This record gives sequence, structure tokens and C-alpha cells, in this order.
Amino acid sequence: MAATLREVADRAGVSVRTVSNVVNDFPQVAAGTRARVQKALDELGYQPNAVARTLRRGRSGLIALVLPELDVPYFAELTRAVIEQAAAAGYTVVVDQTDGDPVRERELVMRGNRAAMFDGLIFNPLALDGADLRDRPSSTPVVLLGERVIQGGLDHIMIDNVGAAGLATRHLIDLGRRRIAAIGDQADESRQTGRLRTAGFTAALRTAGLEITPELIRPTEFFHRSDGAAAMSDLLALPDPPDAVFCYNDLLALGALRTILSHGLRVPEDIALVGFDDIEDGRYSTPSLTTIRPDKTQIAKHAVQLLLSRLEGDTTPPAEISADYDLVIRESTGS
Amino acid sequence: MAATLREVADRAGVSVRTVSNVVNDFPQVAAGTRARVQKALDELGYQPNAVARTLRRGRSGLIALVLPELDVPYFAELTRAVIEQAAAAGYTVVVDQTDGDPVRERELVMRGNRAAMFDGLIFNPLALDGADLRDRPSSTPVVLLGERVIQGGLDHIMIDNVGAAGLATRHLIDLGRRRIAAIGDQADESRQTGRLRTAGFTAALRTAGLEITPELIRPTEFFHRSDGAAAMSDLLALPDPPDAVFCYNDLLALGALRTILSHGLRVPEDIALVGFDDIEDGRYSTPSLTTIRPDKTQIAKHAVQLLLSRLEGDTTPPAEISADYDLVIRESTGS
DNA sequence: TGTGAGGCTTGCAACGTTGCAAGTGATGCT
DNA sequence: AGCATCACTTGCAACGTTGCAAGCCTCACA
Repeated sequence: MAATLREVADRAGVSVRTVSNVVNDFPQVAAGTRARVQKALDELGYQPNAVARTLRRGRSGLIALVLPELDVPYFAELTRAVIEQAAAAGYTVVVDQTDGDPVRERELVMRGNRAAMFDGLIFNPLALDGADLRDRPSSTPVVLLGERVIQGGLDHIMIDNVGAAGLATRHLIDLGRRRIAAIGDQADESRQTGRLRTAGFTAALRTAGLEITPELIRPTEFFHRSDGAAAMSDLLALPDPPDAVFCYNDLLALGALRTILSHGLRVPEDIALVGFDDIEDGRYSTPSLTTIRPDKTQIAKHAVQLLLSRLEGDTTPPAEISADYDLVIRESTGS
Repeated sequence: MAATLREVADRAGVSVRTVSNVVNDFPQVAAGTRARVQKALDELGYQPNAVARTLRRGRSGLIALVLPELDVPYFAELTRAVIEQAAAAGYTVVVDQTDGDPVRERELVMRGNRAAMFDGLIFNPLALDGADLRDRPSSTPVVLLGERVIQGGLDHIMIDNVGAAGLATRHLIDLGRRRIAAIGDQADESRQTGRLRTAGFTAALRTAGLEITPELIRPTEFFHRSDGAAAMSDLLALPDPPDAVFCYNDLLALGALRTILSHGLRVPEDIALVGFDDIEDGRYSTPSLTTIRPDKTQIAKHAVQLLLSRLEGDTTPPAEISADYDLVIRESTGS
């Protein structure tokens, strides 16, 4: 098992170099020799050693996708899109999850191509910020995903969170709701997603001439179902509960939905609900979930293309690309 | 950037070998030399080249986890568990998804350690069977996950599907339900999961003296929400619809739930529902989902430990390990 | 002063592959 | 016959690392 070029060469009675030429389909090989070598290759079941090849060529054909949490549906769905895009370009994606742990993020991202065997990195940071990333010792190209504001210096694919949050909020306003809550604000300065969406939320309220009520803007530590359920409980305990809620992602919304229904209230009649991400779960909940749909395929496509162009030596200044999004209206706002 | 041992050695005025000794913390290095080398290492920001190291050492510290679909919550949650277990042992997991495509499965699994840079493989096949796998040319250790019956020859972690399906079915019988349906049977001989669960289902009915009604056993192509929704529509269109449904995974159950509720029926009053897998979604649906909970942590732990023991040269005969499971009763069967 | 031991450092080779440039032998042309 | 040409094949070196065993130097002791 595990034949090397050397062994194949001995069996075929040629030099190692000639076997390599056959394996790599170089034209300058006589038909007879090629056949003889091919026979030996088949008989020994030769498979090129990827590690040696990578060392020699300086390219592994692997790109790493580093995400906070794989079992968050948004990331799982994004991962699928990235794998598909990369496969189309002949690259294999390997995925790793950081749980947003700064130590782990740093470990994976900072040690560059020398340490890991990846040609490039697509990275959605939770804890690391621009300063951390700028002085990476490595020269492996990196493309960043997600909403953390990185002050320049690196390629970055994002969506317009302020605009998208505004769109979601306006939809609730247009339905005639006046006491609108938000779930998912984040106090922590380093978590930009929540802050940007809150900015869009309040801007939309202000534009509509509605009052901004701090008690209706609920922070959460994470964006999980349990956070949404807990925040919704708090909102329902208010003397004057909201008649609509904008949740900063679909998991929060699904958690909130569960809480609302278990209090005997109806969605959307009593409380209208909008989420964010358009994960599959939200299409099958009852009621199904109105949500902001970021174009995940586009995000993946941009990320992979940008990374590959860097791999091919593109040295244009770092790009900031905004992906499209739209509002998908479903039952939770009463379609 | 990307300093090599050679460059560090030149800067510190020592040999390459000595730098290597410092990097690897060999004791036989004089304190002064060590300090000087360490200084050079720091100044150049040296990071060992993992590819060269792997080539030399024959170990990469990477294990691959190959799964059908990453955006199926069960697999996403299992992935988290595997990553955690492997990290505890100092291994990094890279994940790849096959979509159950035999070509892709073969490509990833058959070309062995020579081709990929992984020390071992944890593989959940959908399409490949025992015969395919046995004559792998590679010597990379593999541990199989999932319910496909592999006729010996490889390590395999599974759960007792027949028993688990029987447990779920008995629960419905104990509730007094008499017209019990199943969703997720699979005609395709190669998809064992559905067949095993159907075996457990019918065995439980038979034991309880209930009749087996073929029209109540609905096959599906996949185990996705949409398959569950469609199958449930068919069941509701029967002249005499069921009063309980056992779905072969939670996604099927969530799809079925959506269909039931949208027909104005109640769960569990009109139809009781049991799923399988215990994904997080089922804990937050309304009603929450009664389900079979396989011990994912245990599966991951066994898989990683077995793989690592093979890596260390364990040559005991291939193991077949059954992981634990239990029944979690929630609202969908009326707790 | 010679010898051995011990502490520290080093050169060589190898992991398996491929780029480079040179090598071989046969063929064709003058 | 002599020489250039062509088609094909090959050896060497290198990618960056580490195992092995030898080497050097100093020091202690006789």
C-alpha cells in the first residue's frame, strides 16, 4: 500500500522523473513508456502524496473556512454555499469552528500558511478585531465575513446591516404596529452585529416619528433560541408589552415565538415577528417566519472569488463588498 | 514573513539543527544558545511549516470528518461533539460534506493518507457500502458512523435503530393511540436507516397486537422538513388519517408538524408526534417535540477514541460499538 | 600531559515530489 | 561520414523539517 514514485519507477524500469511525467500528463513521453508506467501505476495503486506535493508546489488546494459555530443554521447553510463555490474552482474547503473564543480564533488565523496547510482563509470573526488581524505574521490571504467593522487592511464581505434592519422595522411600522421591540442588541463593543442592527432599528423608528423606548430594546448575550425566549419573557412581563418584535436573527425569533405562543398569545395577531438570516427552520415554523434574507450564495461566491484572486497574486487594495438582501414576508407578519 | 529554520539559524549564528532543537524543546541546548536562538525566532516571527513537518514526521494532527450534509442539524451538532473530543486529544478536525454523492464519497474516502493530509477519517456514508470500503487502497484508519450495515472489516459506531424505533412506537401505543403512522421508510436497499426503523416500528405494533397498515408507512426520499411535510399531507388525505405519527428524524417531524397545524388539527390532541435525533429545533417548536435522543457526545467520544487508538497501532479486530439513546417526552405527545 | 567523559552542537540524509537543465540515442540531412 | 535535430529520458537539487550518529570542546582526573 501507499506506493511512491520510486517504487513505481523500479517496477516499470524507468526513472522516478519519468513516472512523475506520466502522472502529471506531460506530453513528452513515448507511448510505449507511458503504457508501461501506467501499468505499474495501476498495479501498485499509486496515489500521489499530497503532503510532499504541497511542500514542493507550495499549494495545497485547501482553503479553510473558520466560523464561530457550525450548529447555528445560518453558518451551516453558508458553509454549504462556500463548499459549492470552492469545489467549482477545484478547491477543497475544510471547516473549523472557534465558538467565538479569542484564543482559538487567534490560533487558527494568526499562524499562517507556514503553520497550517491552507492556501487561504475565509474567516468570520467574533472576538478578534482589526488591530489583531492587521499584524498577522502570515502572508496567507484572508477574506473576512460578517459584520464586525474592521478598519481597513483586509478584504471583507458583509451586508448592510443598518439598511436591512431598517427595512425589517419599516415593514412592522407599515403594518400599523406602534409599540415595536427589538431583541439582540449587544452591549459589548466588539460585537458589532447587534449594534448595527439597533442603529437601523432606531433610525427607522425615528424616521416614522415613533418614540424610542429603551426598555423595548433587549440585549442578549448570544443569538441562540434560548436568548430569544428569555428576552421575550422579559418583554411580555412589561406593563405594556410590544405589538411587534424585530429579532436580530431567526434563532432569536424562533425562541421568542415559542415564548409568545406558550403565553397563549397569537402571532401575528397579537404580536408580529420579524427575524433575520432566512434559515430553513423559519420556513417550517408555525407561523412561518418573516425574515431578512441575505444572499448567502452571493456572499460565498464573492468570498471564494476574492480569495482565489488573491491567491493568484491580485494586489489591488482590500475590497469591501456588500452582498444583497431582501425581505421575505411570511405568516409571522400576516401575509 | 514566513521565516524558515535556515534563516533563523543564519541570524542566530548556529546550525539549522540547533534551531530545530530549540523549537522542539530538546533539553540538550545550552542556556545561552537557547536564548540567542529564541531571540532570533521571535524577531523573525518564525512559525514551523506544517507541511514539511508532516512530510517528515508522517503525522499531520488532522483528522477528517466526512458527512452527508452539514446543514442538517443532527450532523452539525454531531460535528461540534467530534471537534470537542478531538481537540481534547490534540487533534484538529476538518469537515467535509458529500451530499451523499457516491462519487464524492469515494473520492474522499478511497484515496488514502497519501492523497489527503489526514491521519484518520471519521466517515458517515450514505451511498458507499461495505464492499466499496473494504478494498480501499489506503491504510489510513477509518471509523464509520451511522446505520448502514457494513459487513465487518471496519470500525463502526451506531445506535440500535430497531430498539430505538420500538421504544418510540411503544410510547405512542402506551398513549392509547391505535392508528399509528410512520414517516421515513426507504425503499432503496442501500439506505438502511429507514429500513431498520421500520423494522422496529412494525415489531412494536405486532407485539402490541396492532395491525400493520402499509398505507400508514410512508417512504421519503430524504429526511428533510419538506419530505415530512409532503408525507404528512398524504396521510391527512387518507379516508381514515392516523392519530399518531412516528417520524424517523426530527426534521421530518417538524415538517409534518407544520402540515398538521396548517390543516387546523392539534398536536398532540388530534395527532401525537414523535421524532428522532433530538435536535435543538425540536426543543423550541410549538408544541415541543418528543424524540429519541441518541447520545451524540458518546458517539463522538467513541469515534475519536477508536480512531486514535488505531493511529497508535491498535490492531485488535474491528469494533462495533452501540451508543446509548433514550426517549425524551415533550409536548408533542402531551406531557 | 594524556585520557575519558559529558555537555553541547553539527552534518548528513531522508520524507516524496517536481523544476531545471542536461543527457541519450536515433534520425535526417548534406 | 559528420553534424544538427528531434524525441524522449534522466540526475540533481530543492521545498523545510527532523532522526541519527558523529563531532567538537571543555573539564576533571590520573
